[in-house]
Amino acid sequence: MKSTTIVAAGQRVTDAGHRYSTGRQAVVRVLDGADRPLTTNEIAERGKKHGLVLSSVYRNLVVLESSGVVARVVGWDDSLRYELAEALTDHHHHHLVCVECGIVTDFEAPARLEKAMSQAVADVTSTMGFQVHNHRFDLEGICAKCRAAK
Amino acid sequence: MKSTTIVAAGQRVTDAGHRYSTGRQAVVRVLDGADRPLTTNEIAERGKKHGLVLSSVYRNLVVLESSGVVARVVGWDDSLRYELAEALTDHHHHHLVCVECGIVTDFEAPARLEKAMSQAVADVTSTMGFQVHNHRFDLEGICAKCRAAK
DNA sequence: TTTACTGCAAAGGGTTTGCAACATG
DNA sequence: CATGTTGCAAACCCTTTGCAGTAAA
Repeated sequence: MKSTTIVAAGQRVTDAGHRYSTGRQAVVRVLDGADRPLTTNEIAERGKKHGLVLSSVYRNLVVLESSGVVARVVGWDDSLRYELAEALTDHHHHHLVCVECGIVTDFEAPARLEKAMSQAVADVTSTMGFQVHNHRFDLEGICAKCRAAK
Repeated sequence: MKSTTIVAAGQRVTDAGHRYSTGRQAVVRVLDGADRPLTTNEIAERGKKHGLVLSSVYRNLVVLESSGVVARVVGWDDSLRYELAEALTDHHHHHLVCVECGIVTDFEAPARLEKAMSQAVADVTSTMGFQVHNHRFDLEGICAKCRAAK
């Protein structure tokens, strides 16, 4: 667990005019300690020892997202997943989405591909009037565990 | 509306061992007549004149998806969206996802980018034991309409 | 001390399901 | 005709919200 992350996150939250309560710190800690995006349930479960409750997880994620501390990750099923914002982790990555169990894991794309994607983003912005905030290059398929389970 | 699409879809449904009922045809017609992925509500709404009901839309989408006729499109909010499978339309494309209103629209990526993405897919398959079914290169941002509304 | 935040429980909204009637192959 | 499919309504589950008590600045 990187304490620098906890502090940097707090800076963003207070800058946005919110309090950096123990509950919010707990959410950040849980996400910082995870190696993949977590569902709201997983966050509440792992933060239970710090007194985290599901409804507060939901409310805190709203604040943390608008403060640029966490990012929503879209998976396959309809349950929401979150991870620390890349601005905090300095670790640009993409996702492998299992269409069987819904789990989302990380992977990095080659620099050459990132460059090509950036170019495409610029094109879309200029030709379609769509203001791009983020690109996602995600791969849908079957994870190793689900393949083995068949 | 391309009648060939309706027929080809029916072939896949019957090949998968299901009946090509009027309700399923209606779903295919609705999606074929749309220029973007539709939510379950939108499908039911547009198919109402053909006697489509929401619960049947849900049930039929399950069958149509497993038959390879429709594809689930993951947006921003939690409502599910569907479009005709690319195998039927011969039109590979990607999506612009508005994080404001949730609407999803289509765009095509340059061939050069598609090639780079295919390469990355091959790498992941061989190195991470993840069996890729589909890649998505989606752009999240604010659509022209939502920008204007501010 | 002021006011944002939390926990609890109840409400909300989209999705799924049981059952009897119906339509398809 | 045998059985897959539909409509309706109730059940479900995830997410949001009201309120009174608590903790942060």
